[in-house]
Amino acid sequence: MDDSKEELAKNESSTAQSNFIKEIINEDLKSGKVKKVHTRFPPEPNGYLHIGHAKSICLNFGLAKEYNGLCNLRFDDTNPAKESVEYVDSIIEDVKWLGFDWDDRLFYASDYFDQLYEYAIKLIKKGKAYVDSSTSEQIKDSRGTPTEPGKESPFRNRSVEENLDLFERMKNGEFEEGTHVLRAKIDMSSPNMWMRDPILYRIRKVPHHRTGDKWCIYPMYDWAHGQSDSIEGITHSICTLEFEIHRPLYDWCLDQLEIHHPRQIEFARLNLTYTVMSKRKLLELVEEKYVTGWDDPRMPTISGLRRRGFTPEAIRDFSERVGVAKRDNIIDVALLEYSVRDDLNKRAQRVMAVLKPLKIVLTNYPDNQVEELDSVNNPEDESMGTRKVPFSKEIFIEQDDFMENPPKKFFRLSPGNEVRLRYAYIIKCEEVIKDEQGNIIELKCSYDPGTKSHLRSITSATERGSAQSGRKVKGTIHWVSVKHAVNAEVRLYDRLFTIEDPESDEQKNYKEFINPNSFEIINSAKLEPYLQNAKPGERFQFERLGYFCVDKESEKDKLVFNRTVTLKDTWAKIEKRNQ
RNA sequence: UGCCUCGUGGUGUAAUUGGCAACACGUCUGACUCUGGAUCAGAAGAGUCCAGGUUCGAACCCUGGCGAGGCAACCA
Repeated sequence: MDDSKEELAKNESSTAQSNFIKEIINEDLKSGKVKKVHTRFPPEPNGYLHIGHAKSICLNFGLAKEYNGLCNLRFDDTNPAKESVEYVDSIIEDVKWLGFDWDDRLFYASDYFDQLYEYAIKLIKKGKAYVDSSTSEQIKDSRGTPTEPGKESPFRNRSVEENLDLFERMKNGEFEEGTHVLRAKIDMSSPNMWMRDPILYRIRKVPHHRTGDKWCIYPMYDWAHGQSDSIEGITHSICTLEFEIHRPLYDWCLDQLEIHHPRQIEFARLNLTYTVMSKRKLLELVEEKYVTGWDDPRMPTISGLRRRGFTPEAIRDFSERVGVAKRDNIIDVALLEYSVRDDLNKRAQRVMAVLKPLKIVLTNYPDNQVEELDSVNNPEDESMGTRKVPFSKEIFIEQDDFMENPPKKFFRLSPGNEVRLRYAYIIKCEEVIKDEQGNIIELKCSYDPGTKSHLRSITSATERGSAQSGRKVKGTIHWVSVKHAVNAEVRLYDRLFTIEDPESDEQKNYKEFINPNSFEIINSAKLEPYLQNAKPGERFQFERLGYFCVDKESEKDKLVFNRTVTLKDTWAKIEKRNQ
C-alpha cells in the first residue's frame, strides 16, 4: 500500500463528517490520479479577511492536513491599483493566528509574472491570442449579452508577428493605458460570457507593491489564477461558486499551454445572519465610519472577531460545524456564538464584575472588617485553582439583580427577600433608599454570618451546604467590594444589523438596517481587584454576565474590556417572552 | 428568457450510493446547581420543491415543470 492509499484508508475510517469535496479527493486518490493532496488559499490583498475566508482557510489547510498533504498561501496580487502591503500583512497575521502554517510556501502570483508573460507568448504563437486595439467601450459593446452572441473584434485576425510585436511593445511601455489589451481567441458566440475572447493582459502604469516599476502590463485574474495553481502543482483548486463559470476558461488555458491541470472544485460561500460579508460592503462600513475600522469588534472580519475576544479554536470549530456544500446558505450567528461559548467555558478564568452598580450597605457587618474569600477560578477545570476575593461592609451588585416589585419567577434580590452573594453570605434586603426623583440609589441589607461559603461546599457536590446547611436560597448573585473595586470601561456589542439578511431587501440599502444600538459603552464598571493587572488580549468570564476580553486600548490605569458574548441567559428569555 | 449550479425540519450538514431520513445549532420540558452558566435526561419539528415514470422498494435514477443563485469590470 502506498502513501496515498494509506491516507485514503485513514480518511475513510475517520469519524469526521464527509462532504462532496472529500469524496472527490477520495476518488482521485483511489484512481491514482493524485498521489499527494496539494491545496492553496489564494486571497487578493485588497481587504481584510472575514469569517467567510476563515471557512475557506480551514477547508484548504484542513484538507491538506487530513490527507497529509500541503497547503500554500498565495496572494493573487494581479491588480496593483487596489492592493497594498497593509492587506498582505493583515492576511498573513490572520491566517497564522487561525493556527495554520505554510512553511516556506508563501507565494505571490507576481512571482510568476515572467512565466505568465512567456505563457502569453506561447498562446500568441499558437494563434490563440491577439492584441486588441479597440477601446474598452468597443470591447464592452461587442461582447453581447448572456442571450445574444458577441461580435468579433476587427483586430482579431492580426498576424502572429504583429501580435508578438505589439504585445512586446505593450510590455515595454510604448502605449498608454487603455489603448491595447491582449485577448484570448476563443469564441465570441459562446453561451459562456467568459469564453468570449476574455482579456488576458491590460496596460496599467501603476507600480506594484512587490514588483515595483518592472511591469506596466498586468495579467488579469483569469490568466494568472489557473496558471499559478498549475505552476505550484496544486491538485485541488478549491474556490467559491462564482468561479464555476470560469472553469471552462481555465481548462482551455491549461490545455493550450499543455501544463499541469489542477482540479477545480467550487463550494458555496459562507453567509451569516445579522451581518454582511462582501468585501465591498465591509470596506464601505469602514470608510463611511459606521464602524471604527476593519477590526471593530462588530465586524465579521478575523481581526474584528479577534479583538472581540474570539479564539482561533472557536472559529475552527465553527468552520467545521457549518459544513461545506454547493447550495446557498445563511448560517445562524447563534452557531458562531455557541462555538465561542463552548471553547471559552472550558478555558476562561472566572471573575466577578459589576457593570451597572447598585451600592449595598450590610448594616450588621463590622465596619472595618475585610475578609478574603476563596473563589473558584474555573469550575470546568480544577487545575486553574482558586483565588481570594475581598469582601467588606459595602458592596456593589448589579442593578438588574434587584427589583422593588419582582415578578413571579424573579430569583434575585427584592425587599424582604434573601439572595446569596457568590462565595460569600446570604443577605436580606431590609431597606430601599431613593433620591428625590425616586431612583433607587442604595440598599440596606443584613447578612447572615452563619452562611459563609466554604470552598468544599462549592466544589464538591457530596458536601453540599455550608455551616448552616439546609439554608438554601433560590438565587446567587455576583458582587464587588466597594473599597476594593477597580474601575473599568466595558464595551458591549450587539449585532450590527437589525434583520437577519440585510442584503436581501430589494428596495432598501443594507445600511438602512444598521442597528443603532450595536455598541454601548459603560464607563464605570466595577471589577474585583484581581483584574487590575489584566493585559490586552486576555479573556475572562465575568460570572453570570458573559465572556470579556481586554481590548488593545486598555492601559493599567484605564482598563478597557470588550464583551465577546453573553452567557446563555434563560432569565432574559423569560423576560422577553413576558413582554 | 441563453448558459452554469443548486432545491432535505426554523438554520446548516448527512443518509453505507436504490432499502421507509440522521447529526448539530436553535426551540420547548424536566433534573441538578452557590454562575437563571455548565452538565444530564427528554420532547416537538421534515416525509426530502411539485407532477409523472422506472423499480418489490426512490431524497438518491429518468422526464417535465416550478423556484433560487450565478454569469455581460481593461476587479478578484
